[in-house]
Order: sequence, then C-alpha cells, then structure tokens
Amino acid sequence: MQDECTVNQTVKYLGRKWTLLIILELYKGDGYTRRFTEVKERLPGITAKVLSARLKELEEEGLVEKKIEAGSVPIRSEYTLTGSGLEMVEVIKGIKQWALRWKVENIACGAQDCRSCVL
Amino acid sequence: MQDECTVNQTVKYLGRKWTLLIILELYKGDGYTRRFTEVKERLPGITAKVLSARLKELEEEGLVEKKIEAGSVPIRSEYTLTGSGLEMVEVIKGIKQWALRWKVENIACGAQDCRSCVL
DNA sequence: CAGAATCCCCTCAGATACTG
DNA sequence: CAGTATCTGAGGGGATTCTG
Repeated sequence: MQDECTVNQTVKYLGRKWTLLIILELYKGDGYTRRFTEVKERLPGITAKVLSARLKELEEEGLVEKKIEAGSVPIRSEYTLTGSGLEMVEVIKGIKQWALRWKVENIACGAQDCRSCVL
Repeated sequence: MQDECTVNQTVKYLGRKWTLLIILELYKGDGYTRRFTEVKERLPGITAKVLSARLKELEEEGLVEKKIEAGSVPIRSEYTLTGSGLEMVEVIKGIKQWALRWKVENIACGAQDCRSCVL
C-alpha cells in the first residue's frame, strides 16, 4: 500500500548509519547550522566520505540546506536544517526517548557527558 | 560510549528493510498478534527468510514475543507486540506523519513539501 | 577546509530449494 | 505451516590517498 511504501522509502536513507546523528548535530548548532568539519569533529569515527555522502542525501531529500560562502579561501560551507529537518528532530527525540526507556543498558551514558538527557 | 550510540544502535536493526512494516502489521492484528504466514501475506514481496530474520531480531530486542502453540500440527506460531513494541508504534506513527507531510506528493495542491495538507 | 577518488571487505536481502 | 540452507549480486561503509 501507499503509506507502507512511504515508511520504507523514508527509512531507506534515514536508517543509514550516522544519518540521524548528523541531523542531531546540525540541530545543536547555532541556527541549526554547522560546518563540515564541525560535524566531523563532533562525530568521532565518521569519515569525510561518509559524512559527505549523508549530507548530500539529506540535501536531496530536503532536510538540509547547503550554503557555500562565496570567495572564501579556504572554502567554508554550511549546512542548515530545513523545516522538514527540524520536524525530523522531533521524531529522533521520540526514538531516543524510547531507547532510554527500554534499553536500560545505556547506563554508560550517565557516566559520561550525555546529551540525550538534555534533549 | 554515549547517547549517540543509543540512536545508532537502535537504528541499526530498526532501519533495516521491512522491520517497521512488520511491527505495523503486528499492531494491526487482534491483540497486536499475528501469525507468520499472516504477516507474510500482508507484506507482498517479503521472503520467508527475511521475515524470519527480522522477527528473530525483534524478539531478541524485546519488541516482539513469540509463542508456539504446543501440540499443533501443522505448527502454529504467534508473534505479539510487547510493551516496548507498542511504544515503538508511536514512533513509527511519527515517521509516517512526517513522511505524509513532507514527502508524499499531495494531489490537492500538486506540491511536494506541502505543510497545509495534513492527513 | 571540504571534499572526491579508489580500493576492498562485509552485510543485507532476493531467489531458490528443502524440511519437520 | 513455519521455517532453514545455500548461493549470489548489490551496495554500504571503513581506510587511505589526493586536491582545488
């Protein structure tokens, strides 16, 4: 049916590794905006290739807007959450709430700096 | 690690193809319960192998409970949503709402990214 | 700084066949 | 009925190197 396709289609790119975390990172930025390297530094383990690919997907899907500062050397580019991206954050919050409630083994986050508790 | 791992960990299995649709199918069943073949018939295109694997994952993650009717020939097994599975349905509803609002081409106004046509 | 280009391994998921 | 076994192709994602 139609709506089921919608879910599968959406999850197809949202379900990829790093995607939701990237969205959260932009959300935490000033004006829901972050630069490439900023996101990269805050997501330990992600490679430039993957980050670049995920951002391009999100841009194509309309959740993220990209701006390149003209005439800047070295290049500076910014990624900003769009309206749909912002609403996706609410969905992600739901996922985090669910995980925190039902996946109790996440005690490790209490020992460290845990942002999910702030969210 | 921290909260980000929670999201990545959760999405790791929830993001797989068919998973959310399977959860929705159980949700639609009487008492949030469906039998193997029932789910299979209602999800055109899914194979027994994949359905079996997804159900096993969901069982291990605690979203689904499996019951085998003793002494029944042929075998009958039932899959029921647990408490956490039911709450996950709410998350999925959020995803569907998001997708319907931002992704489904709206016939009425002919525009994608239409916020005013809410289902 | 913000990527693009390669290489390569590994997993996912489809197709098919078989079984208690 | 409710799965399991096996093979296969496609593609995701990590590591590394290069560049405007």
